[in-house]
Amino acid sequence: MAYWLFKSEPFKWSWEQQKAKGEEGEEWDGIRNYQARNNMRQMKIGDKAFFYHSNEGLNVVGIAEICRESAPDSTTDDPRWDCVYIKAICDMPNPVSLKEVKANPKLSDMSLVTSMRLSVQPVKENEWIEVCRMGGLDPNSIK
DNA sequence: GCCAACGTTGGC
DNA sequence: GCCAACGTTGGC
Repeated sequence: MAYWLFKSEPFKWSWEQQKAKGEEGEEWDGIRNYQARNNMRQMKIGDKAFFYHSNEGLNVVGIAEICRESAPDSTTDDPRWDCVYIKAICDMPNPVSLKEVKANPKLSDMSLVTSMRLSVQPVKENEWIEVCRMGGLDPNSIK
């Protein structure tokens, strides 16, 4: 299984809104960046992802799961843009801030630090485990 | 609200 | 195919 991170500005699409969608999930549309799109194309159903609030909060606030693999983005006719669907799985008991991520030497290589502007990022397994630990979540308990 | 970083566009 | 101009993202 692979791990990912999705960024969202909470006033555009928040974790609260994502959770309200429940099992149905939501199309992660509007991505117009090749690297982000390429990451989404590699996602498989069941992959887990961090949900990160940018601009406001600057926290990893929850865990989501890919519930539909990459398909054409319904918000554009431009065939270049695909996207996945994600659904909320659980809250991060203690949201992990960007500041904490930056301060943790184990996470110095994380995309959140090195590729600040990339909105859909891959997360390495050791980074996944570390951020879960910081957030007070046992990675093995995530269903 | 500012501005640095960086991705994209378009003229040549 | 280069690169300057421009637009957007996102931390501060």
